[in-house]
Amino acid sequence: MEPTSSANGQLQSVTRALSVLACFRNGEDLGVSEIARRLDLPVSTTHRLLSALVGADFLDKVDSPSRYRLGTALAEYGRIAYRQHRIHLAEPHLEELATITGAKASIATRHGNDVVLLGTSSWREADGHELQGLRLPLHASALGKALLAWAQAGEDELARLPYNSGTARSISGPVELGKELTRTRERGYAFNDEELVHGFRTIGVPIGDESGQVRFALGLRGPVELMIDERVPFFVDLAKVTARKVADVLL
Amino acid sequence: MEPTSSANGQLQSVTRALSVLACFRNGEDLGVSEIARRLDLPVSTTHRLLSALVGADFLDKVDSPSRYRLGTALAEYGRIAYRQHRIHLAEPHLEELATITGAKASIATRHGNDVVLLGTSSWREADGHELQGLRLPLHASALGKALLAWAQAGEDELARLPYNSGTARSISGPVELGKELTRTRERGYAFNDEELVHGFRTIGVPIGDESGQVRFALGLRGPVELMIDERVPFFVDLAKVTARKVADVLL
DNA sequence: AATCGTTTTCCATGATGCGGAATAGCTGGG
DNA sequence: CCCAGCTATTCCGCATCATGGAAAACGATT
Repeated sequence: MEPTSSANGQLQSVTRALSVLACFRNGEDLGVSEIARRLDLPVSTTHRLLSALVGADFLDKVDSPSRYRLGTALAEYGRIAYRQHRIHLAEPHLEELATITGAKASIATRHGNDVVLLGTSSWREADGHELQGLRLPLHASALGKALLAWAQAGEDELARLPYNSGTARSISGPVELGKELTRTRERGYAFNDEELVHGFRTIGVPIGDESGQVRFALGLRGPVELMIDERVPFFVDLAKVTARKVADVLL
Repeated sequence: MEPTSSANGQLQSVTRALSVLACFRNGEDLGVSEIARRLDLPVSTTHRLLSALVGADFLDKVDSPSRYRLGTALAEYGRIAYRQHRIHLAEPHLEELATITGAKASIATRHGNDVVLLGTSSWREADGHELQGLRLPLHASALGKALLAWAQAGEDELARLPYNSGTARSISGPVELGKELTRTRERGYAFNDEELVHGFRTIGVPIGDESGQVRFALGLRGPVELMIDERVPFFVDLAKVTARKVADVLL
């Protein structure tokens, strides 16, 4: 695992501590040596980092065999961040959109080279894996394309993205992605046609704040039978309306 | 603000970074110098810490005037931690308890010298401030007393707690608290009689895991008129039943 | 414009984090 | 039961990395 917390190179120990946390994003419990291996750090160093994180309740230590897991401090901060970004105020709008269309609506932001789902309609549901992990690749999701398209991603940046995930239909290189982004900007929405999950299509539209900066995107996802070509323009319009409402409440 | 992330003294920079985060717990946006002032750190050091946190999306930077706020990474980790601790599975039980009794039910854990509310019944409600901050003092809350009583807190530890918050009815020193904790253990539940908020009483019971360790507590809170003496034993029984159910799902 | 408070960058210094190695703890297998 | 191998934890000398003063940009307020 590469140090997800890309960072500038400054504050080595802090950066490392945060990438230790990143190891736990999938919900596993991990031991010291396992983490050291993944981050390619000496065990003693890793151990020291873990201790610091445990001391601040960012990780819990569960003994025998000594494992670590995400701590309750993160649950606390999570709620605060969630409320501060007003995501809870946006979710009713997503719910409404989902009800009208029959598809799943969600808000996402970019995080390193991933799309992170921040809020979704009816996320309490138990439909198997609930968009497992809450992370998607940028190049193979409508949300990712929308974020890239309206954040004026430079060509050099596209070149540095990983293109190793997705399906056979996924975009597989920077040039292709560049063209797709142009097309996306032109027609005003991003589209994902079974590029990530077989049988599913997603529409993505930007969520712009007053300054024109696009830091969030709204996605509408459903099975192919629902997201048929004829309905797409209609769904896009609805999504854009919702995006505007969401933009007003989101910080 | 004292470095809430108590920590052992090792990993200065990490510890400091985490206490920077702690400054944002109340949901404010803050600037560099403000934080430096609160933590009593040089501005340049603080700035460096902030940059590292921003680089990992733990903080967002919002320009002009340069302010910082909790970032979306925390929202992400929060959800994961929340799910991992199975708090979402516990909340229906809280809801049920709340419905039966008419009081508010919540789960909490200890965090430094505070009680942190992790989950509550009907937390979507808009009743003013929604248990603002989600933090309570240990000595002046039933949840805190329960946590202290069943975590065999040593006398030296009680002596080190702050007793400066609460109402006139609050416990005001370690000796008094020690007696209260003994009483609490004996009768099997903690009680808070308007010691924190005028007009409100809370019952607190421990949530023990199989190993006997008590890391969580369950609270039942309501106005004095609801939590009259005659009902308390009944409410305690109900709370204990719920606590057992919760203990089974919580990790 | 001029001033004050703030944010950001720079750099020499030495405290602080680093990681190899040694110790202690588990676990599973023969 | 004991040994072997893996894992966790502690220790300590070295040099790297974080530190914080000072100065340079920046921006708001009068």
